[in-house]
Amino acid sequence: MLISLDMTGDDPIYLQLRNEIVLGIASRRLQGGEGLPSVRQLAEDLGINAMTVNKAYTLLKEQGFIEIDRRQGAKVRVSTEAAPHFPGRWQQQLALLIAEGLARGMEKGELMKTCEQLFEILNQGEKTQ
Amino acid sequence: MLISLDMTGDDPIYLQLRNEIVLGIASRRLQGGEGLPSVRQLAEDLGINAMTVNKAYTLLKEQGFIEIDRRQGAKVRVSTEAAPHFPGRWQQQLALLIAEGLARGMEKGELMKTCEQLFEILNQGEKTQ
DNA sequence: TACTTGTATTATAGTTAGTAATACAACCGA
DNA sequence: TCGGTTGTATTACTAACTATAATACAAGTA
Repeated sequence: MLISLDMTGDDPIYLQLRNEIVLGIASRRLQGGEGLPSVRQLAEDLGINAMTVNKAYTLLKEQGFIEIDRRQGAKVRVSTEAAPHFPGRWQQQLALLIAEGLARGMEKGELMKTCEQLFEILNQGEKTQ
Repeated sequence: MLISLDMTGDDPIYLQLRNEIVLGIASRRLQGGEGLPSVRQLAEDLGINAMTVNKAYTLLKEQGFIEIDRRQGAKVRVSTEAAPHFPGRWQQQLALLIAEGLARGMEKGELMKTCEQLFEILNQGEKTQ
């Protein structure tokens, strides 16, 4: 999977990498059970430090998106066995985004349409830029 | 409007305050055109520094949620005159949250239902915790 | 045995975030 | 004009974060 990082942006590298992988899983460009590059390999490919990659992997592991086996390396967790109970944080963040839309005078239909479109784009495995 | 801050949490105070006000506007506990407390007044009420409040207000102003007049202080912007063009950042954040749901195996109906519920709760002006 | 895996440790440099104290210009009402 | 209000610019300081680097280690594989 192609991963692009913005080294000049505000978001830290490890977070960008984490997000890219989450987007990859959601769009099925990364299949469940699929192996991820080793931290050293990916670090070299991206031109960043291995510990930065490790930080992203650790985060993804803690959040239940991947599993890490010392033998086989990191691999994508199959979604069916993923943690069913979402962290309240997720819902809270979603509520805040919706509130921002509402506070700007967004209509319900408009918002739901946007959500649905974003879902479809991801679900069909297209690029999200 | 009652504002509760978590001084021990990870989120900075100014951001919590900013978010609380956005939620207040979305749920109409803060009406369009309604005046907000002065930075000093609110700072004293919350037991924080005035510049921290100012930082939240400045952020809200930059994002188009409030207007600030030196004479009258800060007041909620009426949503009809709010910036119609959303920042791409918003959509990007929403896409990431949806991706997290998808990556955890969330169904489309489940996600849409969650969005709709959050919208309704806000739109009816109830507390969001 | 040689090489791979993730990970822990330590160090370091740079940057940013967060809060605070203070002072100032603009404005308002009495 | 006089006090008191408003937002805000400036400055300062501490703490935390970010990224990198150099090692080192335990565990597993071929």
